[in-house]
Amino acid sequence: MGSAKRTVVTTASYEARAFGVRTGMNKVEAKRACPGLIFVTGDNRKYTDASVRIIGILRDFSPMVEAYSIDEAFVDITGCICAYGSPSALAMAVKKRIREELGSLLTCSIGIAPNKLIAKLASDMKKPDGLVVLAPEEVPALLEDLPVNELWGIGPRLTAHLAALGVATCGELGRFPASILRERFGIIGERLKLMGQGEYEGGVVPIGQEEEAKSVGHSMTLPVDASDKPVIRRHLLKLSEKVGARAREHDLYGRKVALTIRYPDFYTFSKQKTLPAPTNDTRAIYSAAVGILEGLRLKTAVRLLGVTLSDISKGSPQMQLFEDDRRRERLLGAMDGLNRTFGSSTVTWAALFEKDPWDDPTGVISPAWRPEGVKRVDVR
DNA sequence: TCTGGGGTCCTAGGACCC
DNA sequence: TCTGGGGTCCTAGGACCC
Repeated sequence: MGSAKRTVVTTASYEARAFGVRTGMNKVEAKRACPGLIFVTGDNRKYTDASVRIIGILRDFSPMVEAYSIDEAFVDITGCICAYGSPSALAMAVKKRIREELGSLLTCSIGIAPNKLIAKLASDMKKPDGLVVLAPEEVPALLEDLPVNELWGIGPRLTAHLAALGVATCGELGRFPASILRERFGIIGERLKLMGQGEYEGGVVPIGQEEEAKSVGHSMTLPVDASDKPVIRRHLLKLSEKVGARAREHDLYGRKVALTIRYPDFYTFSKQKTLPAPTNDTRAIYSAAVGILEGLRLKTAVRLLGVTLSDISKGSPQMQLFEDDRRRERLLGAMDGLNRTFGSSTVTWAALFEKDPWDDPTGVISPAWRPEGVKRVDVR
């Protein structure tokens, strides 16, 4: 779990899972499920390092490696099976390399199948340290009685809606009339039917060929609920600086700024604002966020704050017309350089100069995380 | 002793324009 | 003498993922 006071279970050991401990539980729930539970604070540096090493190993086997999350990758092995004789021989070789190089830290489970949807299913069928190979002709029998919620992309809501239509299994989903699915679920409906049949169109998107990020954001649950405007603004400046720094690092400019607020009752909403021109300037992001805040009448204290930059484009949007803008850009560039070299708060804004005693709990790793590029959120 | 944080995609409704 | 229709942009919210 995270280091902050307000945190959740990131993942649980198989022993703890046997007691019903689940990802996302708070400490109290987890302890109730398993009184003897031992909490361990995550070490994200360790996990990202291991992730990078494993992706490196995978890339020795195939250039077509998609880093899906910190602990999952898709590999298209279509072109490299021959060298190993069979898919399972290749998988064994991958597992051997990982065992040799990271065996003291972790093992891996591998699923081999005709597409990403079924491969994901296969990799979840046997854990830990599993290997499941599904040939195309085996897929229909597997899916026939499989509950729809076990498919990647069908969550609790879709499961409930499908149940209302009398659809519980993938087999039923695959036979259900497309017209009704289309009417009920829109464009997703057509894909749902195909998924029920085990068909999936998305291919492996190798590292380096991903689309540019569409948004860059940071949010934080405050250590203590805040209703004081200056306190809220200070948090917003901190978040704006994180967003701006990450956007500038990758030469991304955004034209929309969104402010997200969560109340103590967990009601969460966001408001966004379109800027006259794309930016990645901390102060422009901050003033937009504050502008939205000032237009709000807060009903209660605030539990969580978030700042997101979106409508992103790559590269400077226009020539800097004014000397002020050029100076500002050089200032930000210099600050970013110092912070990269000497650590993330070497140089900061005067408003943040009083450092919070409980500031900067170690972040939790997200699935959008990547070993390189803008989604490599700095975890210190 | 209450419930994290990073994303993507889709939809629906309203403003505005021709 | 009664109010079309298509397109774009913008915003908010929800579902999903790890």
